[in-house]
Amino acid sequence: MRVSREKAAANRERIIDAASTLFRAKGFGGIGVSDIMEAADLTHGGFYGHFDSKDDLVAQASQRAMARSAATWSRIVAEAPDNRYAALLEHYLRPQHRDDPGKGCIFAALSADAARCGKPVRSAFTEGLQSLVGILEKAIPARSKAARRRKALAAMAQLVGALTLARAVDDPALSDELLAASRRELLAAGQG
Amino acid sequence: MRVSREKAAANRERIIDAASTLFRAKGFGGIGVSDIMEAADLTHGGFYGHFDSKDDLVAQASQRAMARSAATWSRIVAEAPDNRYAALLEHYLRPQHRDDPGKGCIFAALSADAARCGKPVRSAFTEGLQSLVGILEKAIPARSKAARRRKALAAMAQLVGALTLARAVDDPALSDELLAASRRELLAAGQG
DNA sequence: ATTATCTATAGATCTATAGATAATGC
DNA sequence: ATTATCTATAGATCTATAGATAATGC
Repeated sequence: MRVSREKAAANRERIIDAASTLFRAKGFGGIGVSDIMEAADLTHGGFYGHFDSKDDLVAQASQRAMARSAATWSRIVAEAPDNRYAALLEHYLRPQHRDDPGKGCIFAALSADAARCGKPVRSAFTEGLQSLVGILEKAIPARSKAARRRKALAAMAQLVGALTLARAVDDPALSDELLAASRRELLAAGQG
Repeated sequence: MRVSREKAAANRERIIDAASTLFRAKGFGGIGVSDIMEAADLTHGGFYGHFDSKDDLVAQASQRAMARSAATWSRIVAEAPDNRYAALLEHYLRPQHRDDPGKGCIFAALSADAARCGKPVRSAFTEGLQSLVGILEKAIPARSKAARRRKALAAMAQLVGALTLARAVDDPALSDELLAASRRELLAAGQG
């Protein structure tokens, strides 16, 4: 049953959105094309009319997840003009973020997977990281431009590592402790 | 062709070692039982005499990778008695570590995969993280015991995040920059 | 007539098992 | 006789494609 060109474009968007969530929740290899199409209320075979391959979708869904994160981070700093850095840290290191990876930061969920992917995916991760670090750079207090850049890169690494480890461990107390420790240490570094 | 009991035990060790390397390099789902057995110079079918399932091997290979890391960290702090924290940071954030994930830290390579695994694997990750953080706690300078614990957890997160991101990005300059920024910020925090 | 989607399936791969084989160790 | 390993394969799953179907848009 054919649909209109507009409807087809909307279907394509739904596939990318579903993939972007399912990949973050289950890993690039942990979810199949047919699962993604089912989540988008389409049948498996229609997939290849929209994308060249699963890898093609992996790259596009990754880009979308990163663009969404950048938009969220921009909104957060705009809403807390004299508290930008702390607002970003609080947002990122919330237990709710840890507990819902499908809607969360793709770097915490899929960086290790991305390292094993081809050029299109890794280029998307490079671009996406640069833009999040750029937002952090503007928000972070520091003496010089070089120090700001350095602190932003280090903070980004710590945010991603804390969330990743907090998700891997089985012990809720340790998991909370990981988030709280990074929150406090990052805030202290941002004031020094 | 049957082998002696001793030889069979050695074969089992070889399977665990091969798996521990291949999983870190390719992901838990990125490598099959037959690849692992081939790397251990055995045939595919023999696997199930040694392990209940692939998941069973995942848990055991993870434990081994963590035990190896803990041993390496202990050696490093023992060899640099008045420079323990800096020695650990330098060791972890080397480009060579980034470029050889199969021999490196399992938390940087497989934490996101582990978060999607069952209880045995997640328990192994919890135990393994506690023991690495314990080594960091003893090495890190801080005013109180609570501060030492907090700084150790935050440092662990930052180490893992920096290595993970440095592996995901495509741009060698950005990758080096990530490692250098975390090295410098962690050292500064350890002195304050 | 064009084309977005669906049905059906090919071909590859992966976990796990059953039964055969052959060397060890009582 | 026991048992570690091997051969062969069942059964499931996954990516990708070929051809059919049916609604849109010239």
